[in-house]
Amino acid sequence: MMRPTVNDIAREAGVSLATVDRVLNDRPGVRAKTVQAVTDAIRRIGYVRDLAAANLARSRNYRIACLLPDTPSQFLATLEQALHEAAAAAVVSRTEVDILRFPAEDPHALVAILARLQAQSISGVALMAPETPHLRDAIRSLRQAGVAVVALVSDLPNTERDHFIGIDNVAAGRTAGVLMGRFLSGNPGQVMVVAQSLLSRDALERRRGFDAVVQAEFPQLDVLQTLEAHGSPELLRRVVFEMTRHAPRLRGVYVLGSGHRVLGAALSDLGLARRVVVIAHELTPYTRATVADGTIDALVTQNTGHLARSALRVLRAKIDRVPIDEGQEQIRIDIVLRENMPALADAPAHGQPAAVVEAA
Amino acid sequence: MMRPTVNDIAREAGVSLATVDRVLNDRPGVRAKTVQAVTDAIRRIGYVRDLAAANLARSRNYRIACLLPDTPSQFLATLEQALHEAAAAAVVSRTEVDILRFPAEDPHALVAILARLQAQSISGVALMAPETPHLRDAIRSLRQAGVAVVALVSDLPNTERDHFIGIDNVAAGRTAGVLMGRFLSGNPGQVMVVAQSLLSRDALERRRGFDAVVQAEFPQLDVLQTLEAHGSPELLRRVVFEMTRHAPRLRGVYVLGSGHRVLGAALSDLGLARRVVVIAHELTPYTRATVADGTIDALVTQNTGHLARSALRVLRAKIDRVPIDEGQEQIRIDIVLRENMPALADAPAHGQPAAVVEAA
DNA sequence: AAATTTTTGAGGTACGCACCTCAAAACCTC
DNA sequence: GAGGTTTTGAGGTGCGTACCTCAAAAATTT
Repeated sequence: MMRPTVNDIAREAGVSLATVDRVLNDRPGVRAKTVQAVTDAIRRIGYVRDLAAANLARSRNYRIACLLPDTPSQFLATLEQALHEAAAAAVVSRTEVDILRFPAEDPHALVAILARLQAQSISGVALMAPETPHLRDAIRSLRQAGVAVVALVSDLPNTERDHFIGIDNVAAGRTAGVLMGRFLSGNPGQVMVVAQSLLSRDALERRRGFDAVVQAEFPQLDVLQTLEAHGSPELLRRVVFEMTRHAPRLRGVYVLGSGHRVLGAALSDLGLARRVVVIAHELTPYTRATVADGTIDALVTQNTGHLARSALRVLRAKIDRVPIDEGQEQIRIDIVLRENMPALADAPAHGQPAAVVEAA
Repeated sequence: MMRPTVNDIAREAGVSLATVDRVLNDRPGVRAKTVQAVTDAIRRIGYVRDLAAANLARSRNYRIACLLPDTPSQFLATLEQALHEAAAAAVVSRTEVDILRFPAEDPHALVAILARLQAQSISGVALMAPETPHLRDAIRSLRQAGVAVVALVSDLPNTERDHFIGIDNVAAGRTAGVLMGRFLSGNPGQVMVVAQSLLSRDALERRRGFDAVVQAEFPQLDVLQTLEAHGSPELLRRVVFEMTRHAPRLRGVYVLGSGHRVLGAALSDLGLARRVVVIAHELTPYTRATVADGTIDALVTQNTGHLARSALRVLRAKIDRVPIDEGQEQIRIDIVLRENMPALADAPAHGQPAAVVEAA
């Protein structure tokens, strides 16, 4: 009935508490035979260490840093907001979270930040950044120093990170492609593709998935060259107008990122709003409103709340060297239509906390 | 830097530890004025109770029961499996979970089980059951005895439950309706609707949402009367054949439940497989395979892993009288296509646990 | 002002674990 | 078997909280 404790192990194994402790915490000076006796006893009585008590005794604190690029983007803003909320909830489990933006255009800045974090005794880092050789080295160094590192949203496939938290962007692009094809169901036409920039791997992968599906399953569709806005609304407006002139049978628009006010305005001005199928990514205040009013037909998203909580949970698991629950940490590729758009969960009140808040 | 403790409260408020303790744990014998002084101090120094230490001191254990009907259904089997996995993970936080099936056709059996649970000192119950007056009374009694109760999957809107964990089935039906309409994009035709039974509120609500959307947005579609299988595969096959004869322009099939082998076979035999749009609910081994092979075009689902974990988390929060994270507990209406179908997370190995498993 | 009641303080024990010290025991080596 | 080395045991302290007791202090009543 009662959960077995370290004392039960000692009794069962016929050794002292000190020896059990040495085994449990990997301290030296125990004969292999004795270690075996203890681990056997642990298995026999089904001992499960109480991490809460262990952390209490250790008075362990988790220090975690989350690093996002300082690119202006509604998705990043939403993600940062979600991280802040997850961080607030994590205070409760002795976890202190710093959320930092680093200059996206300066690869050395990020490396410098990582070095600084390593100097301070940080225990885990969640990171969204493009992979570079410098970064790869910095992360290897961090991990050798015992810091857990997870890649967030953008994977670092050639880097020894502990885990990747995000979706398969090729699959996300495929999903967008199927939606586009099916919503246009068989009718021929042209599809415009819009992005901030094709330099990011995520956008490239989505485009790749989208093209693959359209080519294989909806060959009657003509997917046009990607328009890049490069952060300039005027440029975006101009290229959209330009391309529309050359695409008389434009029937769909695929937005590789989270969309833009200007794009919606341009479509309106061209008399195309709600007449072409628009598919975009990410649920942000803007896309939320735009799905609600019917300008965007479908969103392919990843839940930012889930991303944020998962990042913190996985980091803690890695720091504690505990297995993670794969099912819980798998980020799903969500399809959001007007009909299944999740209600906006009201943000937890900042400022005055309740008289007594509980912590786990 | 360090988190404030009860001792800090005592110092800050200028009272003894015993008084702080009395205030924190609602023990009597403290003047209102003193209570105020203590709560002020708590707020000033930003004290947050360490629930881990508190539970340790209390040596509190959570006993939770999950009750599902014994109806044979792949969805229920999947949900039960998810509950077992969540239960295994919860051992770690001193939570013991019993998962029971109750006879669905006998309303008294469930009430009897609840009474028995109440007699044993259970601290929370998650329940999936149709609402009846007897059940309503049983739940009121449970809650008055201090037991937390959440409704799972099926809400009990007229019962004083602590929380509902599941989706809005009308919205799920609307989502299915929009997918059907858009996948058929404007072309007229007939849509067949199939269910196990229309007695369940969930099926009714889905049908209602489906009809509302189709009527409003896709009036060219003719949604036929619901076919009920009543658990009999032969009956299902017969009515499907029958209705197909009277529906020469059948273009879609909406399955209110999680689908059935027999339905797929019938469609194949009629030469309709992959020629009509099939939309169903719930991700089960069967629907998963059927989406993969293209027989089902889209699923509208709720993630069973999320349901299970959410149920346990919410119950613990209610037992501890701690606020819940609405964002985390909101169950989303997932749309699953072949392209975004989540990989099957391999079930955690049962049997031999690792030598030392950690607990939080 | 005395008697009574209420409120407060001081102190202890326990929860399950980590981490420390010191001495005793067991194991080697020659 | 004396010397050394390695392994083990006994015991303690602390983490932050809950819960208990008993006496002292303050407030209230008479």
